[in-house]
Amino acid sequence: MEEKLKKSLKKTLNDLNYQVEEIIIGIPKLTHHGDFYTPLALQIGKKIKKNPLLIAQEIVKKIPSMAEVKKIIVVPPGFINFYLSDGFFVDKVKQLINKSFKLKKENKTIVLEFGQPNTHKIPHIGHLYSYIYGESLARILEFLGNKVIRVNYQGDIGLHVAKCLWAVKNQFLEKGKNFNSLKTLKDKVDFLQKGYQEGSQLYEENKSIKKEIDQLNLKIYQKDSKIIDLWQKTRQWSLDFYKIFEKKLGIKYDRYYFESQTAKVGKKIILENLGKVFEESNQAIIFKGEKHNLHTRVFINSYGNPTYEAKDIGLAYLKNKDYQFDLSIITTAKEQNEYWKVIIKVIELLFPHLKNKISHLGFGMVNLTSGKMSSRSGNIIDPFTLTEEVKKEIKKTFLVKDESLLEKITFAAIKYSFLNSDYKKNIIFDLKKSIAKEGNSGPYLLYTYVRTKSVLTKSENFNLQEKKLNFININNNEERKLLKKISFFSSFLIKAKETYSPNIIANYLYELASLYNLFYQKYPILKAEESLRELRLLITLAVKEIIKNGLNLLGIETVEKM
RNA sequence: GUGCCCGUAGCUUAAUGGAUAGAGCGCAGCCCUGCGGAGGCUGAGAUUGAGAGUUCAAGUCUCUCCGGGCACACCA
Repeated sequence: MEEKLKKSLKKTLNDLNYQVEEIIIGIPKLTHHGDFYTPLALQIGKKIKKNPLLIAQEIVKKIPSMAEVKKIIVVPPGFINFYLSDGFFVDKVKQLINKSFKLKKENKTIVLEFGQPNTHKIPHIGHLYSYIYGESLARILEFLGNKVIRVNYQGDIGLHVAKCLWAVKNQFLEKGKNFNSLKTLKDKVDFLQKGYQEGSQLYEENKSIKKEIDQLNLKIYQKDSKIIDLWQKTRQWSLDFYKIFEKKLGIKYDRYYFESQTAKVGKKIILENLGKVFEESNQAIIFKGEKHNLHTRVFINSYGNPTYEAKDIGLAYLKNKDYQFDLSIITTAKEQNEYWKVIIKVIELLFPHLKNKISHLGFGMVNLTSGKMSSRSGNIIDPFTLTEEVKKEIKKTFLVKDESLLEKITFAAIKYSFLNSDYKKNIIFDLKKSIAKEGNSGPYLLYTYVRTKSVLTKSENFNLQEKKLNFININNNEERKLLKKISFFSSFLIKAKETYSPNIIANYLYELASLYNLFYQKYPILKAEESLRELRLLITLAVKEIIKNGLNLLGIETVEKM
């Protein structure tokens, strides 16, 4: 039976122009995880197990046509393990290096919204996560040949602003104080945060103040001359401050939208569609979501002010008008997941041509060990405190003196820590524990990169183009695993893009670096005999390039020395 | 109550429906005459929250339950 299968499989593969040296059926004995002897493995179901043609087709589908299949092992109940020649992997690695690991272009215009810190408040590490996650997504999409429009959308108007400005006006300016004591931008932003906290508290506690704040809110919407100057001035403090921070994070936005701008546009659209998509209820204008298995939301409140909902409709309209995107991605913390289902539904009803072009990604919430972060109560860790703390730790552990190097390592550690797990998971953040500096961490990858670089610098005349590099007999586990891992770079990249998961890249890089460090520890590179030396340098070069490219996709800049 | 997300080692986590659930931190040991020890190796530590179902095969899919988070009308 098995002999028969073996013969007919061999014949079928030969008919398809695959020269297989050996086919073995029914040997379940494999070395560790099948990795060493099975550069590639296929799993097929029982139903097609005994049909050689189907097996052959599966194999052919999986193996690139140039590949040289050396041996196939068919293992019941349905595994096919096959060798490819080592030369295949070496060639693949060379091709990847020559193309700088670039893949086919997707050529879509994608508007990506992330960051979104509000003015008149201090951002917290939840915003930091948004910045880091969003920028990484942007880079991944770009690497695959898309045009990415980075968009920041900021709440510069609304109740939170009114709360802050009420406190600034009543508790500060009208008591005869002035802004002269606020020297730096950070002072100014901290001052606004304090005002926001005060205003929020009084809004809850004192009914007459609540009324005053609500009226102030209305005045800001109407651009009342009594408040507009103060609004503009304080708003600008926040915006200037964020620009500096964005620069530090390596983020360049293509476009800033503001709620003060989308409010008007949104309100107009809602009113135009009153009776069609929206209806009136208790003096408010709402969308009844229940008929779409969603929930009802208010778009214009009973004061006639557009809510966040209406503003997001206005924003969607503006984005489309400005960029005619193929896809618009909005990232927010996942507490807004249900909200966005409603908004996307409404957008599709209002603008049918945008159907399936809007998508929302909700990333995990960053909570503290002391509970949920809330800028209202002041229970927050802000990104600046975090950066300074991590910097201190890194300085202590690694004895780095150079300030710009220190900063790069710090951001590498922070960004990597945020990006190396599933974005949908909540993060319980502990200032002392959450940023890894050793092991599976940003600095580990930087270190590995520096190590590869150092080896290559010392290798002098290594030139990939001139060498033939035909290695038929690789006889150690580490080299083969590395070649295989490198060859699969693009499939990890594509998976990361399809699932919007930078952590797939982070994990891939870590595994690659681990393999390399083990290999490095075990075998000489520069002192190896000629042909081995060339192979090992090739691997080193590939690892270096992948780490550089991969870290860049995470928004992390590599360093030349550590 | 309804809907969505998450439960994997003490902690943080990985795993296109596939083979012995893979790491990091921490813990106990070991490796510098070597191309950078910010590294490497070894060990202890996991009935993948519980139970049923689908499948040749379930951490992964379906259902029920338990635990945590979030949202559900004028905040953003």
